[in-house]
This record gives sequence, C-alpha cells and structure tokens, in this order.
Amino acid sequence: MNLLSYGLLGLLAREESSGYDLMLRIQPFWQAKHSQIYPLLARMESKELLASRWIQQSDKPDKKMYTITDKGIHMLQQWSQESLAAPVTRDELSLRLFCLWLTDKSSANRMLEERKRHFIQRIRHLEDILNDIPDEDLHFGSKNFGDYILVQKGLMNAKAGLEWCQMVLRMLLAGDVRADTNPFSLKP
Amino acid sequence: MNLLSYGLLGLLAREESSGYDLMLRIQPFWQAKHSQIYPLLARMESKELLASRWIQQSDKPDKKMYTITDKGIHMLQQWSQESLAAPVTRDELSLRLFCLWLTDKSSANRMLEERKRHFIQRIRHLEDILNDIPDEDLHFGSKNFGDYILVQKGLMNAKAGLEWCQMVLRMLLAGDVRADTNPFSLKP
DNA sequence: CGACGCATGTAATGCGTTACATGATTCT
DNA sequence: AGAATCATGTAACGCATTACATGCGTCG
Repeated sequence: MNLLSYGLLGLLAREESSGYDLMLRIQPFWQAKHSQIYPLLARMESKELLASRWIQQSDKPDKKMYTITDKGIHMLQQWSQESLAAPVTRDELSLRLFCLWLTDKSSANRMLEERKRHFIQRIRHLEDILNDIPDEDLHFGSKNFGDYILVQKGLMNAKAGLEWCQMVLRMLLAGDVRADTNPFSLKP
Repeated sequence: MNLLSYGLLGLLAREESSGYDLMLRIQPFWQAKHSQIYPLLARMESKELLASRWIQQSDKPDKKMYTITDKGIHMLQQWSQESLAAPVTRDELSLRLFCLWLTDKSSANRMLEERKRHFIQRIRHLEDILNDIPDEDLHFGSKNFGDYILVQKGLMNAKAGLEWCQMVLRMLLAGDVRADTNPFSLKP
C-alpha cells in the first residue's frame, strides 16, 4: 500500500466511484495517470479493501464502480494515526536557476512569464473548485471541511508562487538588489 | 538526460565538485540520494559532458572531482531555451485531507503541528543559506542572483505553508467557518 | 471527418528509494 | 564503545510516465 492507494481509498470512503472518476478528482492534488490507478484499484479489491460492480451505460462506455469495505475503512483510520511524510516537490525551474547566470535576460523573462501563466491558471482552477464547495456545514467533521482546507492549501501555495514570479520579474526590469518585499521573518 | 542530470550539470558549470558535494548542494531544492547521482555523473562523463580526476586526501577518503566540458556547457544552454515543465508536488497531507472527516480532532491537530514544525525548520534552513549569499553583485548575470531568487522561492513557499497551517489550527480551535485570512484574489 | 471525452486495461521504460558493501576519522 | 561525517559505488525493488490497444458518441 503506497500513498496514492490511501488517497484513492480516502476518496472512496466518501462515495462510490469509477477509476476514471477517481483519476479526475485526485488530479489537482496528486498527479497520477489512469495506467497507474487501475492496477492499484484491482490490487486493493483483491485484498478486500474494495468491492466493485459494473454499471452499464447507453450513451457512454460501461464503467466499474468501486465501493470501500469495512476492512478498507479500518485501513484508512490506521493510516491517519501514522506519522506524516515530508512533502516532495520537483520543479525544473529550481534547477534552471542554478545556471541562470549563463542565460540571457530575455530567456529568463520568457521562462518566468511562462511560470506566471501556470500559476494564474492554477489559481483560476482552484477557485472554481472552491466555488463548488457548499458554504453550509463548514466545520471540523463535515466532509466539506477537508475539501475546503485542501483547496486553500493549493491556493495559498499558488499565490505565493505567483508573488515570487512577480517579484523576480520586477527585479529583472529594475536590474538590481535585495527585494524589499519580504513580508515576515522568523527572526524579527 | 533527465532533469536531475541538467541540475548537476548546472552546478558543475559554476565550480568543480565531487558527487558527494553535489548531493549536498542539490538536496534543499531537489531530493536525490547519492545512489542516483553517482551513476548519472558516470553516464555524463561517458558522453563527454563532464571530465573527472581523483583528489587524494589525508584525513578524509579520496574523492573524484568532476569538471564540465564545453560540450556540457553547450548542452546546458540548449536546455535553457526549451520550454519549462510544470512543477510536481506529492504531499501525503493533501491525501489525508480527503478523509479528514473520519479522523478525530486531536489527531488532526497533531498532524498539523507536525507539518508546522516542518515548515519552521525549513524556513530556518533556507534563511541560513540566504545569509551565506554575499550581498554584493546581486544583479542579473551574477552567479549569486540565481541562488538568491532560488532561496527566496523556497522561502516564500514555506512561509505560505506555515501560514496555512496556522490558519487551519485557528479554525480547529474556533470550530468554525470560512477563513477571513484570504489576502488577495484574482477576481477583486 | 477528425478531434475530444468517456471508459478500461496492459507493457515497456525510466526515475527514485532502500538496501548492500566498504572504510577511515572524529566527536560524544 | 558507538555514532556521525566523508566518500564512492552496485543491486533490487517500487513508483510513475509513455506508449500500445480498443471502441462508441458527440461536437465542430
């Protein structure tokens, strides 16, 4: 059982879903292709953490719907008690900054504008998701609460990334030194 | 040539280094073990992007120092012109939030405090790196400029993460609704 | 008529972690 | 005496992406 399996299990704890559906729902928070998800679901079914049934559809292809079992729920609750792994980020941009000094200014500008567009798109996307979360029952214990803070997490991150882009783009224009935009510090 | 290879190449474009040294320097921005780095360096040497020589040391084990070749520099400059891949983040915490509703409040609290400590540590670490970057010559084209904005990138991200933790911890205490701490929005 | 969305799967390949293997010196 | 740091490598395994494979319905 890897982390992605637990993620799928967590989504299935809320409602019966197809593999295709799970792929779409998990996408914004954990990149995974269908080719990885389908085998994991099959494996979890063989371990009796999940059960499945085929639903036939007239207009679209038939789909296999998965339901979590009691054993699956139990597995999830165990996982919640374990200690948390550190987040891992792999960003090509970080590596590119190592050799920024042998790049020309216009390439650097293009690169940062590209990343800026990426963040703006992500912010739009997450704000759309946020708007689909009902306002009522937004307290610890409601299913929406987890979704709400999860989207906020992505949103605050993307906004920080966007701010960083704008800071660097400003510095490229001004051609100068230490940014004054350093909101807070641990050492005041 | 994968992204990590380019990252190593980028570091070697600045100064001759050992594999061990590269591992330590790349660590804060791209997690990679020595067992991944050593074979990549050997492969790049066989492609003549790098050259190496052994340095004997009296107090410590001997080390193999790598230097970038002209071919390596050329490869790097080509890479800088290519379009940027989107960043990939894999955070167990995101997956845990999917099933937060079947967790008790004290576990949730423990989890968030754990993550909060993680961010505080990372901020300390990055601020230490920042203090080691000389203030002079901090303009586009200097080697320090890339380092400076790279560290700022990590720092702004970690600070956003810390803020998120504190927001959620406040919500858990108050037991309530939509956070008021939503600094900016794309739709004003 | 071609592209895209829905829907499920397998196979090959590449990336990353853990474990195995060695060995001197320094710090606690 | 035991752990940590420096230093390099290989082997086995697990995780992730790309490619292969199929097929219907809809929209432009």
